[in-house]
Amino acid sequence: MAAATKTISARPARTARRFKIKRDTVALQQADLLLRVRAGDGTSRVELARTMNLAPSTVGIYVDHLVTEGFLTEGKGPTRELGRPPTLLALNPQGGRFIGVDFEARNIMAIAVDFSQRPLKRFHDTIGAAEPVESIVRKIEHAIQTVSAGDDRQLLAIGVGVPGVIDPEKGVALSYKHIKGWENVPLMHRLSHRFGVPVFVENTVRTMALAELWFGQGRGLRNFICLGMRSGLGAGIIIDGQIYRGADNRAGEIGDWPCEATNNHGASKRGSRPAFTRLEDIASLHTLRDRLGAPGQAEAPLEALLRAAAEGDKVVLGFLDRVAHAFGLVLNQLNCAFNPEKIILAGALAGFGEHLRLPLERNLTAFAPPSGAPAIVSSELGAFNGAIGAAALAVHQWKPVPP
Amino acid sequence: MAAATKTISARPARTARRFKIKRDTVALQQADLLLRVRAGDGTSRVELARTMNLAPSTVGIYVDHLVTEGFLTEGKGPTRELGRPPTLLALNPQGGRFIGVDFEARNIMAIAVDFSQRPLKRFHDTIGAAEPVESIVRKIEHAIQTVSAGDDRQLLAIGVGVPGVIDPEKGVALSYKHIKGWENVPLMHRLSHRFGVPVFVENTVRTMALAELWFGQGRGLRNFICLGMRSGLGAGIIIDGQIYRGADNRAGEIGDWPCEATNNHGASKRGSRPAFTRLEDIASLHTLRDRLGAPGQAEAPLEALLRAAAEGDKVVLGFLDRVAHAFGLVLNQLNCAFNPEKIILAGALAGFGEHLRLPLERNLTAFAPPSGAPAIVSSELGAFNGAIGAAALAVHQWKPVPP
DNA sequence: TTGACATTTTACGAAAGAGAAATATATCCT
DNA sequence: AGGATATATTTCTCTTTCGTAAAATGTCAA
Repeated sequence: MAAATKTISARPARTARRFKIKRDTVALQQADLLLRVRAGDGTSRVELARTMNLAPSTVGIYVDHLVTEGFLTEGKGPTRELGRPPTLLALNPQGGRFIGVDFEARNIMAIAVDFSQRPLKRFHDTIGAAEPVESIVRKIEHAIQTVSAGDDRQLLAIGVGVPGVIDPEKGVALSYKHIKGWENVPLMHRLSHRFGVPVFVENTVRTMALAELWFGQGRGLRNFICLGMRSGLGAGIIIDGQIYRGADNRAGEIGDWPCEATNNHGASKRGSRPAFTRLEDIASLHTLRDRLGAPGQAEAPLEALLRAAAEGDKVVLGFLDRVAHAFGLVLNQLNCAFNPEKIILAGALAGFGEHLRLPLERNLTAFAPPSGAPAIVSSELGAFNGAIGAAALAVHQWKPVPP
Repeated sequence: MAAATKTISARPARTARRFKIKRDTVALQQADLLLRVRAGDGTSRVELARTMNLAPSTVGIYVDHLVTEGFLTEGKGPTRELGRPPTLLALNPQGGRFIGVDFEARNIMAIAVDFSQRPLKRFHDTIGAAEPVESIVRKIEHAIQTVSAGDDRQLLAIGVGVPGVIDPEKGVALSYKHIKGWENVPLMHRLSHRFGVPVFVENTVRTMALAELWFGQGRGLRNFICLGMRSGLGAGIIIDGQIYRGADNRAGEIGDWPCEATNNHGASKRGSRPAFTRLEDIASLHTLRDRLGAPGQAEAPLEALLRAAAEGDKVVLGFLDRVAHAFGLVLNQLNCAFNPEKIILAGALAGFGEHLRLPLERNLTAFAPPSGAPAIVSSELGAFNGAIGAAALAVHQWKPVPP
């Protein structure tokens, strides 16, 4: 019977999609384990087993593997308590390197960190007022190259903090109004081909929030808001320890936040709507510069503005007061919605320190409901905030290869 | 020596906390499996294996177990495609029952549903204007008893939608200003002892959001906001398919949302802060009733208000217009923060239907940023919305016992 | 110094679940 | 009708991970 067509029929029908479960799970578990070692100081196998809901023996196997792979080291634990002291696990700085890049309209920051996320090398570059997209991308590549040079530890991943709206899945920068022609830039694809490692893209304000979550004022918190105030204005929202992006990756785009204008004299009648102002037109570096200098003039550097505030300059202080007033209301509104544990001020404007934070805090409590208002603090991470967060993003997205 | 004290020393030292991982995991997986069967119409073993990242053989074991336990039934799948048709899995209505209760200042709603969440019995009761706490709790118990009677299917869990601030972990109602003396009511403890099943407590607006997520306008969405407009005002926030509660369980308490008042003539000068109104003082049923009747008078029933709106009553329409104006701004602000896919109107005020939704939509788009505004829709679940959500809460928190 | 104790880590038999192949059951195409 | 094809489910084997017990390793008290 037509044996040729049968071909022994040894080729079995295959289910359309294959199932590869365990390897992926193990890699995820080990990545999670490493993150927990990063989070806690002085973690032992048993402690990890408890928090990760795994059997101690299983954690032992994982840890042994990660130690032989060079990602973890076993610190001789000088702990003094009852019972056998735990062998403390620590990240091996030699396990590899990560790079974080962060940029906005006029500046690029890059940082390289070792496996324990200690900084190795920093780099700063500026962007011209009307620089083309390709030139900016080249500067990003150059910044990565620069902080990467002169270290033989393996590069594991790169994180990029991008201004404007992005698609984190595809790693594409979708739009940003302060850079001309900045649309659909396939950063992930381009950089991962250039450097041969995984590249993760995120909005720059959200990377700043990540930096605060891991190294700054947000350590140990589950829900907080990080306000990024630079050229533009945005909020990085951390919910349950995770970045919140919204339905359309536009969550936290509070630059468009409508504030009712203060000069709407009795315009509450039906039909005639009161005018309103966008929050970004009140509270951004752009606005301050517009107020200070004649248009087209050379921009006042940030340091000059900070000095002016310290010296009591009327224009600058008036600006800060207006910002504090508008923002005080907005923060209360955000509080009603999110009920965050804390609000963190970051970005260049946060450089004003108490000149900004104190009036903000006054307005925050003045408008607050009976249930109170969250604490408001200034970031202490400095200008590389976003780059540090971008590196942290790379650290947290990266997974060790399965055995 | 002293052999008596040794007691053979056969009692080995035990690790302080025992590790019971697998049984718990299996119960969680099976609960998750049931939820996925609830979510999707016509689910097969393979489909579940794919979406749950499990091997088909594993899912087979789980499903077999759930079938023998009486929670699932295997529908003969009349599907017409290529390949062997899947055996469709369906929830077994006989698997048990859940009860949801929901109340606010003046009303109690209760509903019993079968295992497939089809309604079995409803009950409505009213609460007097100054009823004591104990009496209200008794009415809750009575409502549960009433919808529970006359059915021999096993009662599996009870969900309770509570107004005001609650502690979902401990199942305690913390505070609610519209019921006198409503503070620290241990609802979970009391009801679970009374009825002998697990009891889950949640804010009533959030249970309304849950109802929308599972049965209403929020089906299939990951991020949306459900506005509950009844005696008070609140927002149920769904993030990534989960209830979001905030740091302090106060997320979505938008009754306190500060709206800048419309009559602040040029009060933008430093020092003199403009007055502002709480959103709840503009847009709640209380406010409308205050506007309509003289205080102390008998309250206008909701039906009369709805009829008045349909007949073009000036006071009611003016109220709705003011609500729409204030809320249009607030919704845009919420949109900037959350970037939800949709906004759902629920609660008694949603009964105004297009009389409320249309002006709201107009204001929403009028104030919207260039990136647009989310869709706004009215709930279609009716007055038992919150109770349905409370039952859904019970369904989703409940876990089958491990084998 | 010695032994009780508490806790962490390791060892190992047992169970759960993955993975691949076999089987079942449909359609479609000669 | 009969086989090729496609997909779902089941079977079976083998890996992974659990869970218990044992070993290790420190402190504390007599």
